[in-house]
Amino acid sequence: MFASRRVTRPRVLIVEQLNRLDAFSTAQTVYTSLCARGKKVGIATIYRNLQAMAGRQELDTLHMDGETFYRLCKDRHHHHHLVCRKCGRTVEFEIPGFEEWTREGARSLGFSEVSHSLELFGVCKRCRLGATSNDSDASD
Amino acid sequence: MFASRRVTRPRVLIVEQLNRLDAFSTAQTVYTSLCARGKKVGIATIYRNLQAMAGRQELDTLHMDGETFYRLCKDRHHHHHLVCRKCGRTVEFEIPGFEEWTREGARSLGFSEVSHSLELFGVCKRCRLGATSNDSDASD
DNA sequence: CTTGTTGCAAACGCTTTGCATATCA
DNA sequence: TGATATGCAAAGCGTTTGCAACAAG
Repeated sequence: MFASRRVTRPRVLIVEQLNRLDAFSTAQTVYTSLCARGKKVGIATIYRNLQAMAGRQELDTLHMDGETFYRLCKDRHHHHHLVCRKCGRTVEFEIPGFEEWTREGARSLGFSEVSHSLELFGVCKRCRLGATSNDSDASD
Repeated sequence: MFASRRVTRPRVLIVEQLNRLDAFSTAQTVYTSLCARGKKVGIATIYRNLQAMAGRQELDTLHMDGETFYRLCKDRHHHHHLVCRKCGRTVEFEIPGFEEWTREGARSLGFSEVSHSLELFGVCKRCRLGATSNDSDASD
């Protein structure tokens, strides 16, 4: 699925919307915000594309409450996220040596093929000071 | 919901089954394994009770692929899990000072009310050497 | 033209809920 | 007995899929 990467209208819109949102967003959010701008794209198409892009490492993903959040990748190398619980705004960070540290510790406990998931959640300054929801977006 | 904590047959069975499984398990797994032992308990009851127990910190929870996994708490204080991807067997561990470290780092980035989620996944020795799925269980 | 994509609607899998019935204390 | 918990089946929610129509190259 999605082997050829054609440039279609829906794809352009999805990427553009991800850019506007600039925060971890669900497929539904992308869909809704596109609708709000009068751009019609089938929700299935959005799910399919977000999934495919994530598979190609073009998007970062995050799981919360059984929902998948996507965001355009900023950083190429392995990193973690500090995500605002209110608006989804995100800061990326890395912990040098963390990967090796976990692998090592796990191995000493008899585990192999180790992977890890680390996410930090909090409330960003802007949200703490007033704003309640996602901002971004503006012109067309 | 569940304010009184009555000792009912379903509850006894659920806790007993969690003990037998001794690995992170989903509501469905608990249900299925109870069925396998000929113990009939409604799936809704299982969901309700696991949820309530987790709310009372009697169970640890873990989220993966949009499913919630539960396991009897072994350790009272804050800790993380190293979970076997194949059988769900788990090792608990803690990282001294990790909590403070994350809070501090996040604060320096303008975030407050920081929480974190860290899980390690791997394949345990037993699974690597042959066994493919959950074992446990035996007599009645 | 040909093949990859889309959009719709129906299907899915996990979880939750409404409500009449059964049960603990 | 009376409040609480259970079980069933239906609903909910996010996500996926089948398939005919469509559009990019």
